[in-house]
Amino acid sequence: MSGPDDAARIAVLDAADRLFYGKGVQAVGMDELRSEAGISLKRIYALFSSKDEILRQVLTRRNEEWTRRVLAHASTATTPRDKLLSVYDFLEEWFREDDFRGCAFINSFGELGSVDPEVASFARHHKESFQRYLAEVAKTSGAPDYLAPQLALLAEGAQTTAAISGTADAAAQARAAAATLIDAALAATAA
Amino acid sequence: MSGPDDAARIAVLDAADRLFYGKGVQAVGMDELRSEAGISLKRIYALFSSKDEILRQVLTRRNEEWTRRVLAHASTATTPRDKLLSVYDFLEEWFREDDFRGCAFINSFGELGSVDPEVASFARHHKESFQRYLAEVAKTSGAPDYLAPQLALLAEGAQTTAAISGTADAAAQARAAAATLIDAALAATAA
DNA sequence: TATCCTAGAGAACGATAGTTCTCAGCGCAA
DNA sequence: TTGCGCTGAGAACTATCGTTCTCTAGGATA
Repeated sequence: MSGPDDAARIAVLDAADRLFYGKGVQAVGMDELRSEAGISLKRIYALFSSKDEILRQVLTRRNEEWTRRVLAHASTATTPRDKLLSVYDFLEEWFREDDFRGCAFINSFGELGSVDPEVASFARHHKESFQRYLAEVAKTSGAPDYLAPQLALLAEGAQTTAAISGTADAAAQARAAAATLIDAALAATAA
Repeated sequence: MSGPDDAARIAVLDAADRLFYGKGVQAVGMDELRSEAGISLKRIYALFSSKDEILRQVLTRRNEEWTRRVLAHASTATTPRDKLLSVYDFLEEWFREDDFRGCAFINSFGELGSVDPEVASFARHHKESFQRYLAEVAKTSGAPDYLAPQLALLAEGAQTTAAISGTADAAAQARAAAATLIDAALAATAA
């Protein structure tokens, strides 16, 4: 099941994720990726057809990891309201990490979205799946349909704001705003 | 005051703005810029010291234009509340433009922010000046200080969401959320 | 008219990218 | 021991980039 190929594949993807996320895709050369991964170029090209293919797999993994962390935080909450708010707790934790540099999908979209339709598609699917998740949880809370997109906007805004400002403040601001919006939406439904 | 140099400078900056915004900075070569502007490379390099310098001036103009449009929409509103909401009307108008591709500063930050500190600085200043503007207007409305950053998050989120989804829906969603947050904040103050 | 200055078109240059190729060295089978 | 096949390091190749240089032509001036 797992051989030396898998270990090498993972080493390349780990290194590519670090470098692409940290410096931008185009700013990282294959030689640098080779050094960081400790895998020869020949072997890298035996495992992946191109740099673009590596990027695709990196983005796929990022999406899975992101979803995993969102769900992990949600699992500690009991009410739908707390599940929704736990998203912003996850954001706060993420923003405080040393290597935080914004959302990889937004960054990739800004860098390559207009030139590589596949990157644009990855970003779209990532954001859509997050919106679907919020819509599901919001539905169980009994809130009207308009709530989930509003909460998504706060999360998106917090990510770009945290990245550009270099601070984690946006997470708490987004959380407070989300609480207000959730309560207003639930009150509107109850009425 | 204005000579052939100014006309050429403006032609280069107009072309660079279109191309950089539409395709990304690194995806546009100087030859392509030369063709689009109709100005020879020699003349371009007589007017600008480098491609980076052109990008700096493009971003400076974008910031001014953005501010101008925000203020223009605000001037049609009478109450502070409507002035705040007019931001999202501006966003809706912007999102519907054919060449809309998200916020140029967010895109540039994603592409070059980690490699070119000056680009990161431009993005930071652009976002800060917008936040200051929101804070000023919010203050005249009597709302607590926490309102303006919340409204900024909605605007930021709307921009990235509209860019990635390719629709203008986010503007109206952000506007509705902003109205809820404003009213909640004003009610909290009145109480 | 002869000369000089300017300016444009695009070739040239040096750097760097992604990708492929060469070649030397190692392990293993017979 | 001998030969074979795989692997890794990195040179080579091709393309493209930002920037500079060359060369030509045209217009103004004396």
